[in-house]
Amino acid sequence: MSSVNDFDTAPDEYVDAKESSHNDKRHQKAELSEDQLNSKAPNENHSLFKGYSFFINTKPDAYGKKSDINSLTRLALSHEGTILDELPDSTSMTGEQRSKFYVVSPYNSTNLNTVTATYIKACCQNNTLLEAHDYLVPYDDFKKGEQNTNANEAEAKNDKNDKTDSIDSELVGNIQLQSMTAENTTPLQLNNSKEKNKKNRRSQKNKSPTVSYNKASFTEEEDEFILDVVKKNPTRRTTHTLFDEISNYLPNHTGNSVRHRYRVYLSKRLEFVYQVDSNGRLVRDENGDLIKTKVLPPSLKKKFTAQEDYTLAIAIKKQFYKDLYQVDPDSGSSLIMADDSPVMVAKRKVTMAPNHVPGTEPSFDSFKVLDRTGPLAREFFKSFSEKNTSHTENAWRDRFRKFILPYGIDAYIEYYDSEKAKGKEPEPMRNFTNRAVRVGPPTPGNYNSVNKRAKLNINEVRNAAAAAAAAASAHVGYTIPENELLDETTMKFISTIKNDIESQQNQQNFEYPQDIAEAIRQDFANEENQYDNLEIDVMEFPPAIASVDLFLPEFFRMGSVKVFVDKIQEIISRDYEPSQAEKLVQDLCDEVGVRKTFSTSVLTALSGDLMIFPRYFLHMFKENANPPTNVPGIWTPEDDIMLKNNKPQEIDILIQKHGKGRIEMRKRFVERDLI
DNA sequence: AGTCACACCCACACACCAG
DNA sequence: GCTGGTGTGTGGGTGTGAC
Repeated sequence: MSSVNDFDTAPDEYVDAKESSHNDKRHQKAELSEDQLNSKAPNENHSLFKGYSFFINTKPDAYGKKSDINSLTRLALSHEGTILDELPDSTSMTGEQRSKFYVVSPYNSTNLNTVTATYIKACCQNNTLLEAHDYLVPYDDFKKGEQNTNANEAEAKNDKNDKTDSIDSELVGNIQLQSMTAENTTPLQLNNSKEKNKKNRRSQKNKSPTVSYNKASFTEEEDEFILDVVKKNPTRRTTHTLFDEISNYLPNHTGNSVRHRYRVYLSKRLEFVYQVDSNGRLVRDENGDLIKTKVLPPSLKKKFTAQEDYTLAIAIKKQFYKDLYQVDPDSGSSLIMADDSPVMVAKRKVTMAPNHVPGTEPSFDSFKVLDRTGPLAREFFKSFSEKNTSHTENAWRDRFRKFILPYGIDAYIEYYDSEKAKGKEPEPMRNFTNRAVRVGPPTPGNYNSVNKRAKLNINEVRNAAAAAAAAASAHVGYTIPENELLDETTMKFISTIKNDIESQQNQQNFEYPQDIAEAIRQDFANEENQYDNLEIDVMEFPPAIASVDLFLPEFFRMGSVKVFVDKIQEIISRDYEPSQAEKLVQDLCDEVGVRKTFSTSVLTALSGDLMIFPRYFLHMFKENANPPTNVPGIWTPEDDIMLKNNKPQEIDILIQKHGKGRIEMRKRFVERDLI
């Protein structure tokens, strides 16, 4: 699979770096300055790379810095190597050509011989053509992994060492994909004995094949970002998924690594979290600000304590006692009533001990459950969980099934009482889950680069469509969903990353046809008098509908609707690019106190048409409705349903309300899943 | 040789569903 | 509607290897 085998026929002039005079040169070499690398030793071999050619991956996530590329190029050329401007067609290469050609890249998406930049530097520093094994970058066969149905074919191709056009053609696509991750993952075919031993150890433990990856250090901004999101998601601070979600915004790190970063380093820096309600939602004060607290909320799952196990065991024992003898275990009084319903009597007959004579039942303390396991009504767990809220009904039931039953109700009660009597603290039940090893997906809680890339691959397709639609919709270009849990600082950080990524992508711009744009402009001009010239001076401020859910304190300080609308007009008249919707939303938040979630929802209702942005607020304030109804250009959920139904009668209503141009615009909005 | 990025583990809490 | 089967992902780590 890996291209390692390609190097089995390496020329004799290779020297194993490990046998040369320096120990572990790779590290020394990596630390050398460019000046050192460029300076030539007196006995330098200037023909090191004679006959060898290199293609340097210049993508931003590889050696994107010009200085790096120049340095590598100089080194190769000054030692008589050849630098290729583009990747050669591997199918037309001879075996000899293949063996004397290297892609220089931190990742290998070509299945051609690929080495890291260190190889070139190391050869120059050691003044000899080093053995390439230690510098080889394994082939990233992620795409093959995705296409399981073709797995056998791909395997056969690789076995024959036949690098076909189809593999070469993946280069560009893979590099693009890699630009988001800068990581490689591939099964290795190990050659040296040390690595073989590691491989054997792994196979003995039946683990997944080892992986290779490039590491990226965490920057201060990334650390702050992680901490900030944790502060706003305190209930999820121990989960894997939160960190996997964070890693979506950190292209160079996986969920695994972000989580580890937090656990080992950043958690010590968590000085406070933001207060959340019982559902984990952030709580705000009367000014709309988040509330800092040093009290960590409970996590999503709680371990069972010995006390809880005991309480459950006793409750179940009591239930069985009641069922068998129809006597209340606490009071000793009979539960049988003369006026019991027939259903009650029937139930009792099912659960009661056969031939039991009332009054002959044992005391509750001397009663033994023995091997009785049920029946235990769901109602029992329902009412038990209502009284014991530390776990859910399902969790209590599962605890009963998986732990209390195997341990034994009598046995645990006896153990617990006995430990207490000795003054010891009893332990909760443990090690009763022996579920079969799950097949298929990897072990839970493993968010590695393969998973991340698979997800990115899906998201790329989705985002490309959304980005095109966003550009079309004039000003809604931001496709990362705004999360209530992310504040301004966080959003700015995301924005920076997002813009960086977008600048690397060749996004397809999409324009509305001229006739649609013209129709919308015409409609707007006709509507202006009726819908945009309201008497705003007489409107009360703050408007009744302006709640703190929608507006920040900045809004309430504006004093009048006129000041607010004027400011809105000024903001939207600025020259925002289609991709700057997020900046617009940010500016609205900063300058007029419109919460970002709200302004995003307004933009959605307007299909991104900024011209009618003030209209939305005017009619919202006037009608005391959000969204305002019966206003052209403002799409209500009902409108969207009618559009979806596509009934001629309903479409006619929509045409009357919004005009044909806006209907076309809305359809495109819906098609791109932007609603 | 030490640090740390990343992979990987696994018991089990919580959930849902079909028989 | 009780019960068993089992999916999912949390919680608390440890192992590996790149740098």
